[in-house]
Amino acid sequence: MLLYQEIRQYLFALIAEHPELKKLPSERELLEKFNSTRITVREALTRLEAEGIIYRQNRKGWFICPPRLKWDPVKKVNFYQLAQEQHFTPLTQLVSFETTAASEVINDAFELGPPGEFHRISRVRSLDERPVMVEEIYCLASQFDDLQHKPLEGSITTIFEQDYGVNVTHERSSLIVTAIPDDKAELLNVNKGALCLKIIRQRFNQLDKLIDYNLEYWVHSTIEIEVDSK
Amino acid sequence: MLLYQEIRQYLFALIAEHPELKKLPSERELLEKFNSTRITVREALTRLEAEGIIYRQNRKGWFICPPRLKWDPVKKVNFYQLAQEQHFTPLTQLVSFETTAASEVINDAFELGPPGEFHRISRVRSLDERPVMVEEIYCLASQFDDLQHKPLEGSITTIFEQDYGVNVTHERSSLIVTAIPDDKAELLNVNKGALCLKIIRQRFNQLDKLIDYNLEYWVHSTIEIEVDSK
DNA sequence: CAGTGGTCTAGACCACGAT
DNA sequence: TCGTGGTCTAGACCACTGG
Repeated sequence: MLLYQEIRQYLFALIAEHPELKKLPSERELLEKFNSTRITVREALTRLEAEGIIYRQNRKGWFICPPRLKWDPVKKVNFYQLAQEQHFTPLTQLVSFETTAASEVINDAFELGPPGEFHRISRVRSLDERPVMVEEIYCLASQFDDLQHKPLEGSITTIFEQDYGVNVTHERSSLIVTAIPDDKAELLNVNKGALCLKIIRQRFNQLDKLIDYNLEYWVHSTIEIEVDSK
Repeated sequence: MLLYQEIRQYLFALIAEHPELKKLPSERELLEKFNSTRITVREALTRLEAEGIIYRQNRKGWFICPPRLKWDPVKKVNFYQLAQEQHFTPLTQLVSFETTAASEVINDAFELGPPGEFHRISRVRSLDERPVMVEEIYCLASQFDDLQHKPLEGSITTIFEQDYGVNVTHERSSLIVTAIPDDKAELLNVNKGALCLKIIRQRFNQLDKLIDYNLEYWVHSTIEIEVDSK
């Protein structure tokens, strides 16, 4: 068996046998144990990372992943409720609020002719103090005047409904596996190039008019999608 | 800027500017161009791989990813139809057929008491000659007698319906990002530890009885999930 | 056969974290 | 201050691919 596979096996068993374990031995401890080098040890570690079994924190070490949040994109459940049902402690933090022009892709999604002005809300969501998702929400500045003074760490849907009388009736989500953009990686406290599930959610009103355009980047090991269909 | 980031940028631009390009320069060409080493060049390449922009074929080189297949897990569309609508040439190949006991997880999913006997169908699906997904289908041997003599490279659903009068009425899918198991990596002609979207599909009849249990491993860069919800 | 990526050695210096 | 992972050098041998 390949050396990095042996190291992987060893760590896999270590994790299985010690459910209380939070942190792995350091890379240098491992290379001594296996008479190897950092390259090889890191090969084993990055495989386990790709599998969603461990994750790293910049210069702090390698840690074992807690269970994934299960989420059904078809059902409308808010993040707080979902997290609490699954015994996580949720937290949403506002990163930034701007009112500005948006990229062509987003402008086009709103089917505007000339470039429009948008609110851009950036937030980070955490479970048990671990950042798991960063999102960017775009909506029309003209439609949601004074949005910056609303409680933006709570449910945006609720603000749309209660403060603006705007109801989301249906949405379209697109999911791909990719790498987290560098600027978002920092917010999530993960290394650059880390894997994510990128979700683009477009939410519409009953007239099929786009209400908001939402970019979500989930740390890949923190989420599991569950969908029912008939 | 970090050296591997520069190399990544260079390759990213190279790909953007040459839409007809299929294959990247070799690792050794790149390290000479950047006066660097293979470790660093490979860092850049694996980042692009994680992003789903390039993929490798064992000892053949690094290649540029074609567009992703878009799939809606809620709608029931078969693979052939889906692929053709999106201008791919689909192919399904039977890898193996066995009748055997299954793992505890699968046995439990069928809500059997004592371990049951299962058919286990393994298939590989390709788009334009590139393997994109490997699947294992489990169903009860007692329910689908003589299944091995049916055309197993076509639609299993159709066989269930037409040959056995068994209709699937609803299903439950679970999706996670993980690494492809080594035995499946070989079938997909990707390197060990490559990323995948793992989909577990459980399909039921109108009485909520499980008909089949389906494990799908999609090469992560080949698929995009699209879901509508109301 | 030459060229490719897969695996591996044996180091190095750095920025940042915990203390 | 010391330990951590992040980045990088300069090689090596191997298995497999392609011509």
